[in-house]
Amino acid sequence: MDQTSNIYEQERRQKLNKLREAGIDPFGQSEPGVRPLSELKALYQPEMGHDGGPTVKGAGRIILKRDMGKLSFLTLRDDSGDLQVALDKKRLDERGWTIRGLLDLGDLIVVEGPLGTTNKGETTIWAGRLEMASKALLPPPAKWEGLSDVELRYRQRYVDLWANPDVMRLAKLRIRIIDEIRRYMSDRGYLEVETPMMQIIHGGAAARPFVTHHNALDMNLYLRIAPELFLKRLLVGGFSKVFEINRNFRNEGISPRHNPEFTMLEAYEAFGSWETMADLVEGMVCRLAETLFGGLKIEHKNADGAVARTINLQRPWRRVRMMDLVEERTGWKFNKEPISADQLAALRQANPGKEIKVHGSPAEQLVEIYEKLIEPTLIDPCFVTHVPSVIIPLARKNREDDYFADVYELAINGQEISPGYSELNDPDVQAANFAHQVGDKEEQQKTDEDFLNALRHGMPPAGGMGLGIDRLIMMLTGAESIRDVILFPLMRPERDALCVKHK
RNA sequence: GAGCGCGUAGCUCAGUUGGCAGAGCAUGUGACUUUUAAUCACAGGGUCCUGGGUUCGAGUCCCAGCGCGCUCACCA
Repeated sequence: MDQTSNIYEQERRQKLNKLREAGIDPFGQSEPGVRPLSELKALYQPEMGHDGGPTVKGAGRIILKRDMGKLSFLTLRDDSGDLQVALDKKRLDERGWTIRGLLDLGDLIVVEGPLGTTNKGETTIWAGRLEMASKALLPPPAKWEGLSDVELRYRQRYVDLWANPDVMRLAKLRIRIIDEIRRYMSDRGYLEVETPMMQIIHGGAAARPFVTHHNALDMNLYLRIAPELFLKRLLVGGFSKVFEINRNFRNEGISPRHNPEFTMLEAYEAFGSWETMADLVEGMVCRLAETLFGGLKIEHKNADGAVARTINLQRPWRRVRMMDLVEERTGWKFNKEPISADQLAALRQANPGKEIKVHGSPAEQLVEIYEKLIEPTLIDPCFVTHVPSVIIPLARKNREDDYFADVYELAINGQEISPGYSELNDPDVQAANFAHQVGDKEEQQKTDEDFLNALRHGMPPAGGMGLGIDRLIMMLTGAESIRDVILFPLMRPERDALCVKHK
């Protein structure tokens, strides 16, 4: 494809050549002493007057340009914010004035000069020096409408990030959330560990894996679907509190709530239980809300700015048995028997458009009805407990009724955000569970003999939990799509995009 | 994987009954030393997603494909 086929790039390339003819490198040099624009803006005090502030050096992308003959105002943007720069022929050196004539929206520049203000009171750098940092050869999006095509925004996040300040804000918020989670876990004595993402046997969840291949060993490897079995090996090894925050990969459909690679926190605590982990996650999410979002009421706004949804994180969070919740919402009293035809017909009539599949066991029916009909309606946090144990081969059974597992499934914002378990540590029961799993062949966990071997050396009873970081961020920020909280969500390549290389 | 919707200038979008391809921003030229989406004048800019078909004539109608979004399915 001819990259210079459009006139916008041709014009910019002409300016590039003119810069070079004038002895100016359009792609700049390092500039010691550049400070964030928002920091510079905050330096200004009224007593500095028109141009009496300190001489400062700032750098950024030209977002707006207002030329008036011998005076130009630029709006410069970096990842801290925007700041106005004035290019005044009387103040700028000759080299700078040459550059001024060849500037385009989107260029990256460095300016140095006294901080001051304008007649209209806008804090401004009165540039005495102007340098090119990088010439933009492609034009930026429209200054007012910005980049709004979602496909372009995801494909060209490098433009989206500076064209739409909210995208940068959200990206940084994600970083702070994960940072705060690490601090919270660390404060509680958890150690962050790293376990294999390329695994010989994919385990720890029921999901289809991605397959890759190691050439030298001539063997297939799986991208992990969960770190669970390795974290438990660390419990066997003697670690008492461990966690990992990193990517899992699941070869499944893509939706506003699913990206093939997603970030998960998993944590294990020796001698803990599902209740230990419920307390842990409850405390964690509340701390995030209080430190980063100003309180326990999370409001999601729609496009007009009206409050579309309020999530109340006030403690204690509800804890309810799955069967009780199903009965409360549907009237079906679960007694380990299949749902009656009448009740099923009533449910289907009340929920048109949902495919309620009940060909499985009563336990699977209960889970199906919970996941299809109830989970999407759980906005405030709710720990759903007493999940049928046949569904959960890695969890310990409930002592009073071994039909159920000692687990929670935490739903917030209509999504499952975190499961937590009292982990199974009996190697023989674990081996039997691996053998009797539900799910199709691809989803089934192969028996990980080495994991069973680890259990035979003795794993302490433990609480374990997983937390979907992307969904948590969606809940906290009100993002409607998981792609809005992931910088580079998976996209199919555009036609020809893959054929360009190595021709 | 299925259904529905979308794809037009660099960006954001109009495009009527099938009859010369449009606007705003951006770009070029000119004017302008206090602008804030600066303003004013003039000009240039198109693979209408791709490929077929119907038609004297297709951005528009039909078929197939590609990409994106939403819903459903998949997803302990």
